[in-house]
Amino acid sequence: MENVIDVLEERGFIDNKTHEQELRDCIGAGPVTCYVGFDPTADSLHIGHLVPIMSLAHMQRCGHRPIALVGGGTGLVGDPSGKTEMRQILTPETVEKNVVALKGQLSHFIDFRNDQALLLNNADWLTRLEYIPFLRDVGRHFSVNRMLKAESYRMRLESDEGLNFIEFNYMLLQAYDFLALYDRTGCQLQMGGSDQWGNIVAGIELVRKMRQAPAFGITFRLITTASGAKMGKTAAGAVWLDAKRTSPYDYYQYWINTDDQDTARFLALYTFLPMEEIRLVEDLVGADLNAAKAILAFEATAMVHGPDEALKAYQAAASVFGARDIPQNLLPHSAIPRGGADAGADDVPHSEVPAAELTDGIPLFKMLHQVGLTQSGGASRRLITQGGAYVNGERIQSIDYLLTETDLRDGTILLRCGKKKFHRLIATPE
RNA sequence: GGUGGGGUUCCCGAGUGGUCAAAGGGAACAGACUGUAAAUCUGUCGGCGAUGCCUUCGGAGGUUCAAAUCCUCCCCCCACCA
Repeated sequence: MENVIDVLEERGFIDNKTHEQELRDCIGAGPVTCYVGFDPTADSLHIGHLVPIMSLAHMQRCGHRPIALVGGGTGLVGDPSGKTEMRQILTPETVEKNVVALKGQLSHFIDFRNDQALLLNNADWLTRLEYIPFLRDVGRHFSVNRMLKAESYRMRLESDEGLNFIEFNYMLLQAYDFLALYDRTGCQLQMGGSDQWGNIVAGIELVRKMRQAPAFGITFRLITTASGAKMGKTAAGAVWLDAKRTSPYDYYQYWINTDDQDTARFLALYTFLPMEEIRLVEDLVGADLNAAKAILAFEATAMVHGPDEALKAYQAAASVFGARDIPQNLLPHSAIPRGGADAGADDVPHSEVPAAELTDGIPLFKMLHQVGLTQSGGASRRLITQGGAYVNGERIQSIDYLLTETDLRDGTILLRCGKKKFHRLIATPE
């Protein structure tokens, strides 16, 4: 069995690790239990969570036992690491609701059946802690001098916002999590984002001090796009894994818009396609990368929303942007359809409009706003004036343009805003 | 608790009585160029069926013909002191 450290290293996950040789030996010697924590700050995970999720999945594929730890307890406190401002403190009700939602999403990536992987909530132990015993047993192992030097607190200590005590405590709670998981499951490895280094090291040291047992940590690189932006941020906000927040179509579109320079790197990080195939993508340049981006988008969408939804998103893209030829020999392990995409279902974003409204005519600028292609009527007007509005592929530059039944093509009207945003209106009879 | 500084439109950040829907930058959007890429250049960037009207500068009141700007009270943040 391949050493999972090599896999993660090769695919570009790893930023830093503790006790390198000892860790490698430990993992090479047999199944290891490891964990990653997820904050229940929302009722859905987003693209920024994919690196830790994928790493747990790789762990499982290599025969280890991953634990996804949902922070129902730590979420009540709020991690200040790397944050420039204090986080909104969540109510227990919200946290509880979010925990349930995250569990569902994680199981798309990790197989929790038969305890091959565990999904735990640190509220189970953290909310029962008693202050004095905690201070005496755990608190005494922490040096404030050292904590103050931690990079994770530095930003806040230097900022105008400052750091309050509840947040300063966060490190102890996360360290205690590691200890609790070691005691309950024998967990020896914690992984997390590079901003988690301080918290992870604190946990390792706590386990080593209190249990005289080996414990390790791995941090992941902060993934940014070639233009330097954090992964998964768009104008509309985060790209979510929940189909209700980000539709499979939009999810697919996010990935297909990947920067050329990011394509191979993202294939390695966000798909399970074999590295020897991905390495060939690194040699592609220019428009040849587009097929690789389609595969990236297809694979990424299939993982979150299932192959059927991925196929629909792929076909919808083909219907409005034109079909793409996917070469047979490009990333052959991908299940993307090759050689002439059939038309298939058109799953472009759409909405219905009563035929009667078209009889009277609807101002284009109103409709653009109504279907969400623009943020306001004013934005619609600007768009039209600037030549960014299209009806059935025809640029419309008249503010007063009325949509009527003469615009119907096979019972639908295809609206387009700028180069990439489409919306299909479907006329419904009375 | 005291003293001082601060809270401005998505973000950073100017503005300290009218010329302010509010400089500048970033982000974002559109056009040109393209490959649903990047870079570049140009334009836009509170709402409104719109040469005007409405709402916005932590919150609530007040002064004034006129307030982001002045006054009062309140909330929150920071620094130093206790």
